[in-house]
This record gives sequence, C-alpha cells and structure tokens, in this order.
Amino acid sequence: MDAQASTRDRIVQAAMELFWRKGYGSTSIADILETAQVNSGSLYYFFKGKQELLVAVLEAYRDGIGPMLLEPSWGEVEDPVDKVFALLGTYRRLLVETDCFYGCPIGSVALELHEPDPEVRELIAANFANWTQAVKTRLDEAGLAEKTDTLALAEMVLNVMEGGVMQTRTHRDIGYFDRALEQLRNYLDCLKKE
Amino acid sequence: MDAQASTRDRIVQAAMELFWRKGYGSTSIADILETAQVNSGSLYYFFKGKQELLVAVLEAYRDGIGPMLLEPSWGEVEDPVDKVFALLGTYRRLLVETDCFYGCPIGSVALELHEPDPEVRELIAANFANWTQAVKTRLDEAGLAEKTDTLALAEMVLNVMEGGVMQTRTHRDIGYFDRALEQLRNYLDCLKKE
DNA sequence: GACTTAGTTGAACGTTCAATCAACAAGGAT
DNA sequence: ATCCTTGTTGATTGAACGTTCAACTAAGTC
Repeated sequence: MDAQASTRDRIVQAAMELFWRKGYGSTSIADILETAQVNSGSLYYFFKGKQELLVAVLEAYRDGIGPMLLEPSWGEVEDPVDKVFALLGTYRRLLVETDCFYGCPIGSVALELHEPDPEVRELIAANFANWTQAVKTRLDEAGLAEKTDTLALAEMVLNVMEGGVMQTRTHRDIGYFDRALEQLRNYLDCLKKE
Repeated sequence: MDAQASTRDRIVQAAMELFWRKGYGSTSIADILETAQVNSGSLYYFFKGKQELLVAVLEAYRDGIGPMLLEPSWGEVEDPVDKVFALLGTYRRLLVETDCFYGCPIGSVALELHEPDPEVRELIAANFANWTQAVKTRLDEAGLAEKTDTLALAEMVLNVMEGGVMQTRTHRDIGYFDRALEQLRNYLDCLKKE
C-alpha cells in the first residue's frame, strides 16, 4: 500500500469522488482542492484546467472497469447470465448504500454535459462500449437462441440499468430498479425458451 | 392565437426551451432574459429565483404531457402497442431533428440535479409517473398475458427510452435508439405469445 | 557551491452569475 | 385630483468561479 498517494493521484481521486457525488458542473475547483488537500497551483501544474481533469477521470474509469467493477462483481459467479445480474447487483448495492442518491458515474456525466468536447464525448462512449462489450461476451456464453443479437441485447441491459438508476434516484425508491431487473430477467427467460 | 403572449408566459417558454437545449445549470438567467426579451426585474417580479422558474417549467410539462405529447403522438394510431411505439417515435424524431443532441427534457434535468429540492424532485417524479401511467393504460388494452405486470412493463419502456436517448446522444448515432426499440418490440412479442 | 528541474504555494485577477432595488408607467378605484 | 395595484426597467451588487503567476522549496547533477 502507498503510505501516501502522489499529489496527482489524490487530485484525480478527489475529482472522481466529487464528480460522482455532486456532478461535474456543481463541483468547484475549490471543492476538489479541499478534498485532495492540495493548492490550486499544483492542480494547474498537472492539468490544463477542469476539463482536462474530467478527461483524466474518464480515462481512469475506462482503464479501471475490469479490475474495479467487472471482476469484483462476478468473481465467484459461474453462470454467464448470473454474472450479468451480479454486475447489475453492484449498481443496486451502490444505490442502497447511498439511500438512492448516487448511481452510475458515467451516465451521470453523459446526461449532464449537453455539448461536450469531442474528446470527452468519445471517452464517455468508450466507457459505455467497454461495459456493453463485456456484457455481450457473457451473453454469448449464455446459450440463447442462435439468431439473438447479443450486442443489441447488451445495449438493452445498459439502457435498463441506466433508466432504472434514474427512476430509482428520482423516486428515492429501490423498487424501480428491482422491477427493471425483474423485467430484464423475464426477457432473458423468453429468449432462452425460443 | 395570442398576438402577444404575456411576459410571464414568454419567460416560462424561454426557460423551457433553454433548459432542454443547454440544461438547467448551463442556462443563465441572462440567457433566459435575452431569449424572452424581458428585463431581469420582470423575471424576479414573477419568480423568486431560478429554481422557482424550474418548478414552473416542470409544472408546464406535467400539465402539457397529454395535449402536447401523448395526443399528437398517437392521434391517428389505433392499436395500443402501436400507440406506445408512436410515442417512442416522437422521441426518435426529436433526436433525428437535432442531430442526436437533444432528448427527453425531463430525463435531462433528472440526472443533472444531484441533490434537488424536494419540490423539484417530486415534480420530476410526477412527470415520470404520468408518462408511465399513460403507457400502462395502453398496455392494459393490448391483450398481453394475464399475469403481466403492466406497470412494471411501462416503467421498463421508460427505462429503455431514456437509456436509448442517452446512448444515442453520447454516440451521436440513432442506431442505438433503434436497436433499443427493436429489443423492446421483441420483448412485447414474447409477452403476447405466452 | 552553482545550476537545473520538478513540484508547491496562495494571493490576486477577470469574468460570470443570480439577485436586488429604486424609479417609473398605466389603469382603475375613491 | 389622488392613490393603490400591477407591472416594467436596467444599472448595480457581491459572491463564486476557473485560472494565472511570481515566488519558493527540495532534490538531483556536475
């Protein structure tokens, strides 16, 4: 363990946390500086500005999705479909632990930025694509009907997850997420029977 | 036709447009004043502040969902399931017309505000609930399997729509929305067969 | 010991923002 | 004629914001 993380890492860490909890726009540089226990000059030594910091955060998510999200989610699980629901279970736990306040950090930023920089937009897209690709691979192993478009189905899983997070957050009720998962399970059962 | 809308209406109208296009946070009062051709004093005569204006906008959406969104969407359509897809088609048209920039105005605000005022949160929830309820009523008419939970299914439709909008916006590709609708159609077909 | 480089400091800057307020206008009521 | 209500004006305020910069420290190099 690092007894003390580097200044740069502390800044990225703090930004990750705050962008997730408060959103990009509502997080001030001052917030980040305080959380990271760093002075403004240091931040601008490593990053050109707030947006470049967002880029670093999105890159960290992109590079960390495997070891930080996927592998912990389906570590002990065997069945491929169960792995998909284990992943969704991680988001569920996140919601429950935060009283239905905080959901998917990527989705949050994706909808907040209305006219994002191309670099930022492509990083968000890459994050979604990685997620979807990983789910598609599980679905390919699941032995669904031959003709099934597993990529479209994986995109559907992402849609339902993000939508479920959104409704759960606005209603402050995990039931919305649970019913979304139920419907998804039901759909996959349909596809298995065919 | 009103030859000249009231000042208050012009302000709400302008705020509606700008919150949709730029988001709540990125829309400044100055933006609204310019768009509505109104002076700041007039705005603060009618509204206590920016947030009370958001409340007025959300109330306008809530009260207008029938005549402005639902009825125009499924005016000529007969079949209940077709009506649902006609509604989703309206969102699709919106996306296409804006080069995949602008989606659902409510979803946009819902994910942007991380710790919204209770009044605002409840208005967003009411908007979602109205939408979902209208879809549920169509689904009830659709002759699905007896045991089908049509409310959960209607929530699923909303989830898929919002998720599809989100992915289409970030990839700037309507294909994501279209595949989402395809999956939804496929699921409903499954439910009909049972 | 002189010089270079990487990293840090925090006050200060210019801008943008939501919000305020004293003054004014027009119409109806008394 | 006077007053009250409703509505409008736009310059002004002060806080918050992202960003800059000249000065500084510590460690490494020759």
